[in-house]
Amino acid sequence: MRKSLSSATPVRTRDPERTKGQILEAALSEFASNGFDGAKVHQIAQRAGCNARLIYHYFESKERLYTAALSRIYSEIRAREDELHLDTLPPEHAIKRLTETTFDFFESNTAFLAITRSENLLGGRFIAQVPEIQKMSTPFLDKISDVLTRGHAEGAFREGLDPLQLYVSIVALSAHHINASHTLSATFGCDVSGKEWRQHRRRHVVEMIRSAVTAVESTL
Amino acid sequence: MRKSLSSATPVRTRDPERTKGQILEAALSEFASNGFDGAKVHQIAQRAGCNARLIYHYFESKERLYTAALSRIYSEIRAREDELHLDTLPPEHAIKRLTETTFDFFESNTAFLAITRSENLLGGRFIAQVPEIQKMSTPFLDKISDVLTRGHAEGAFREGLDPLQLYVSIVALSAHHINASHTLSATFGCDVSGKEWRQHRRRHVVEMIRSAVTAVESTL
DNA sequence: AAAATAATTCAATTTTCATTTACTTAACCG
DNA sequence: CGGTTAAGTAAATGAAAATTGAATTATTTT
Repeated sequence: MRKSLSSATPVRTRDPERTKGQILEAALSEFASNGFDGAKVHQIAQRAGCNARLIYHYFESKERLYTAALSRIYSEIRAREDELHLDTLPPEHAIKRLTETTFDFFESNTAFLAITRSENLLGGRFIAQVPEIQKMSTPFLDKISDVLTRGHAEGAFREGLDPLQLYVSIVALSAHHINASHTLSATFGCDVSGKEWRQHRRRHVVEMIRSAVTAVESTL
Repeated sequence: MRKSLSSATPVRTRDPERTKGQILEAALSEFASNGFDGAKVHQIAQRAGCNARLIYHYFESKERLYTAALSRIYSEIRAREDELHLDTLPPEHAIKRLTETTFDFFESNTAFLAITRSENLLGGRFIAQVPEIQKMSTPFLDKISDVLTRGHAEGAFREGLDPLQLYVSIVALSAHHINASHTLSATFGCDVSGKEWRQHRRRHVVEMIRSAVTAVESTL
């Protein structure tokens, strides 16, 4: 019934690790550019340079592949947080550095925001299954909290700053123009993805965070 | 060949305007909750309480329906901007009001951010076709610019503030926790959609924008 | 009131796409 | 080496979903 596979078939050298890796890479960029529903399994296979069947061989389903991509992305951001070493810097520098590296991370790691967006569109269907997510938050927020406390002790920072609110703000200010680049560009008739615009924005964001934490002369 | 339609069929009262409206409403919420690829035409029809064929009758295709939904959403935000009347308020109040109403708008108009997110995921494929988009930006930015100029003239605001950067920041701070509610909640182990969290955030955002525009004692 | 128009329905048709079946063969293991 | 395992391939399957065909009838027009 089925045509015998002729010897003319181009043969792929066997290498499970490489194949798995290529699939994950391809999945990452496909899910990033098209979201979960928009991404096509065959397209991912093609980009990985392998047969679509292999995706099922190694990842079982589109959903699992997506979850794997999600995990990968969160490992990266976690690694970045570990490298920050906020505790070794004077408070003002620590906050500046946190802001700048966050801003730069989103700019260079385009997949993070894109996949995150897709996951939020899905209503967070898969995020809970990502092991990396569990152990992230608290230690990192504690580090920020330490910086804020130090800064206030020195009289440089204002009192009662909330580390979570502050960090969410840093992320928001650094991410929104990337997340919404197309609609923003269309709305304001400028190219917010352009190099100059982004440099301009970077300065604005850094200054904004600085002024949010800096103590003001007593306004009594 | 085809079975004659029996008289037992429940008959829908004919009313093109109502039907069109219901379809658009349904489309809005379907596209908002599932994005373009995730939304299903039959589901939209069902929610609109009509036959799926009517969607093609009135809107020609899924893509056109999506574009119509996009237009609708942008009309709303445009209308809101017109109602702000920033010019009648003292500068500090104007900025505060702009911040608060932006924040509140996103919270109550959940469809706007959701559809915007979908459109950005699609790489801005349709936004250019939306007529409402063309005439938005500049007049509104001019109004903000006026407020900033007035504020600086009074000595209340700092010099050289960029209206576009400021407005993008207001939007970013007001939108990010909604756009990314699921991943943020998972990451930080708290419910950023909860009422208290949002109220807390609102205060934080307002204060942040205030401190960004307020003039500081000369740091010479 | 007859004819024309267009709103509406049901059931195809067609497309797209995730997933599977059935097979082939390279690489490893004794 | 011979045999087993698992990596890989091509093509089919089947379900979901977009789109269309063709008939029906409410409403409007003349």
